[in-house]
Amino acid sequence: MPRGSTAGTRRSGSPPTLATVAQEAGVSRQTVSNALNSPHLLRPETLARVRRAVDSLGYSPNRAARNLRTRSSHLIGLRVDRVVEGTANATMDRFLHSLVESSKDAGYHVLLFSSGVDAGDGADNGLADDGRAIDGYDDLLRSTAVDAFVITDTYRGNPQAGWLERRGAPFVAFGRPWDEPSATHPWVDVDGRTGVMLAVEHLVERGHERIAWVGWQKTSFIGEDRRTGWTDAMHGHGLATSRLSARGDDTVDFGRRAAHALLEKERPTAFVCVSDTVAMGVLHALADLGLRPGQDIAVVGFDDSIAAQVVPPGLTSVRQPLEQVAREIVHLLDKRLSHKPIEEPGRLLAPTLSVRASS
Amino acid sequence: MPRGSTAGTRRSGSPPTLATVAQEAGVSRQTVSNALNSPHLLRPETLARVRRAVDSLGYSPNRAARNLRTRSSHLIGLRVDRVVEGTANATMDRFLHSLVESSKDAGYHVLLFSSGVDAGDGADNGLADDGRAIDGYDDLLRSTAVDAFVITDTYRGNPQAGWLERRGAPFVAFGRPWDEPSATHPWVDVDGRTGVMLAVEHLVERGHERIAWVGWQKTSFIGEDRRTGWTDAMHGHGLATSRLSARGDDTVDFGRRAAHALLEKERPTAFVCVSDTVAMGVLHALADLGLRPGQDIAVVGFDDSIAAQVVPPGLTSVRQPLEQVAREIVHLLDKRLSHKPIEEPGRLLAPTLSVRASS
DNA sequence: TGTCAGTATTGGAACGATCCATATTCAGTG
DNA sequence: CACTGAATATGGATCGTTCCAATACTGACA
Repeated sequence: MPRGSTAGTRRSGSPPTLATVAQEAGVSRQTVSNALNSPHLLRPETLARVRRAVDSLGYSPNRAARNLRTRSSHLIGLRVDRVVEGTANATMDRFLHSLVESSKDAGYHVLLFSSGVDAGDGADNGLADDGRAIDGYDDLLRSTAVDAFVITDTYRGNPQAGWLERRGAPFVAFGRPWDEPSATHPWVDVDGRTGVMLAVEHLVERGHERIAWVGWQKTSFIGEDRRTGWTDAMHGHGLATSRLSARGDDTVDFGRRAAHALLEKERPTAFVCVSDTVAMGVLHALADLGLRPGQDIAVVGFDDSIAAQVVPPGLTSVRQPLEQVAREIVHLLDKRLSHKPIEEPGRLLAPTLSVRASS
Repeated sequence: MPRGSTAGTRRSGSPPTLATVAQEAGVSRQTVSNALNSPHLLRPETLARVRRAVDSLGYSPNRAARNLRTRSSHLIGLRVDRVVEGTANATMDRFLHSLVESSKDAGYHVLLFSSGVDAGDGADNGLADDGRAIDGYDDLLRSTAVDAFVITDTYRGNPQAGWLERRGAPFVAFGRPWDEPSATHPWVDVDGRTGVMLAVEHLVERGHERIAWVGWQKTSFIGEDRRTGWTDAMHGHGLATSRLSARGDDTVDFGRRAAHALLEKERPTAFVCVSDTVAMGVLHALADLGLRPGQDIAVVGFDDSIAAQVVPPGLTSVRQPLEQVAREIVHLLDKRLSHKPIEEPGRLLAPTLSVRASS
């Protein structure tokens, strides 16, 4: 394609500005701005002329200038916390990618940050967890570096949510405000209870009756929510749950010990687990005992992590619709930022079951 | 702490600006700016007064204004490409987090973006891979939204690298310029060959002699590099390699088929794999045959993915020093952006071996 | 032809920081 | 005490965009 003659004032090396384009198209600065932001204001002929100039010069509006003037950055902040290794929770990768994708479609970019504590500063500096919880958020807000936040770790009792809400900062949470029913901020979450019910139904269909639960401690809202999926589905089929439940940490080791204990005393034929991490622990126990997952004992996990996908013989797992979660989050964020009314503050999405050879 | 009296001009609601702070401290705008950017220019007493005002007002410089004036955003762009599921490659999570950490220490933030193609637009629109390769980069550069890029997927023949280099855009690559030895851009990479040698040494120490290689196709530079680690270490110990090697895709299924074929014909006692994904395939094959990993047959993977950490009984794997990689990348980026000389354009880092029960 | 309402276009001011050149203060010296 | 050069502090201009209010254009109608 032919390159238009560049305007005389343009110093090569520095990118074209509105003024450059205006000169090229023979219109004023403001008209070029309108062509980009409110094209309906221009006569079609003028619009075409400006667009041609924009294309031929390869013009893109300077972000910083636009941000300064409009007092918005079109950036969404997301804090990535320390990666916990040895845990099968690989939701982050998938969620992050979906969030970036959805954000792009809505004209936003995702800015990552971490808590303000220096990486090298490993020593405990006496800061309570609460003190760290809002680390990083404040600074980004004050410097107007981001327009809004997405917060993901609402499970520990969400101090950020409360803090951000009080501060009037726009944000959407991935996760319900479990411990604060009065919270009014928008959120998106996955219905873990329903997910576990899917798992139990699936196992019942395969003829299982003694289905054990391996979950998290009672203090975990998410853990208890998922657990009700197990109890409700079991009772719905007239199956007993007593003595078939174990609770502990989200570690492989806990899953293994719990499975050993349950297998020895209660002889379940299937395990439904609160997470893939715990489920991997159950698989460890089966390996210890020479039992074949899927043939001798069925196992179902939660998260559909990569580990679930690749572990022999394949771990059946509840899959969160993270792509949809991301889309909903951006949707809510967009509404919040454009001051449109948000009819329902919370959206609860249904997970699916990825069936593999372990069940 | 006592809140200083806010300056009269400040409209409550909008954050404080340089002018607000200046008025509060009784100095000029420029002096406040200097207090933040060149404190050595101020008399200690003045500096203290300004700092007090900054603190009491909770002032943070407006990013957009600073970016506009300094023509830099202090943002580092990283493209996150489509997540390939069913692959154990979970390096991204760890690397991303490390990159965010290191960037913060150097005063940068990480901006994520994706290729320009709309998420919904799944249909093949006839664009060649090359056309997509620079998608997104151009726009961010032209709008001066980021100062530099980190590129990570140099293995497909790196069209971005060449393009960015020609465009004069600052970037650092995670990965060597395999197919373009003339490239002069800075890069950081992990010495895969050495990693695999570690694995072989470890197995030889345990008494193994028939150690098989399950790798990628010959066209993969990374795959071949890692493979030389196997051949070199084997030959160094006077061990034969012929007929003990298989090559294929980075899939669980390939690993499984390769292991079956090798076990049937060549009776290796150990497998060294080019990736954890392939290694998981080998574990599948062992499960098929009722062989116990670590006891009957040893297996070593590459990447130290989460799957390797949680799969029973634990998969020994070569671990890339991603934290160090991130630190080096940011270090090089920082040099590049501050126009300091870069003595060596490439840094090759040594991996370690995470030993688990599979070997 | 003149008026008018509506549409299309424009120039100046503003966003909040840093760059630059200049003005002021300070300490040391003849 | 005046002079000097270094150390500090300042005001105006500027980055590139959008907001705002005002102007120039258009065609319809009396």
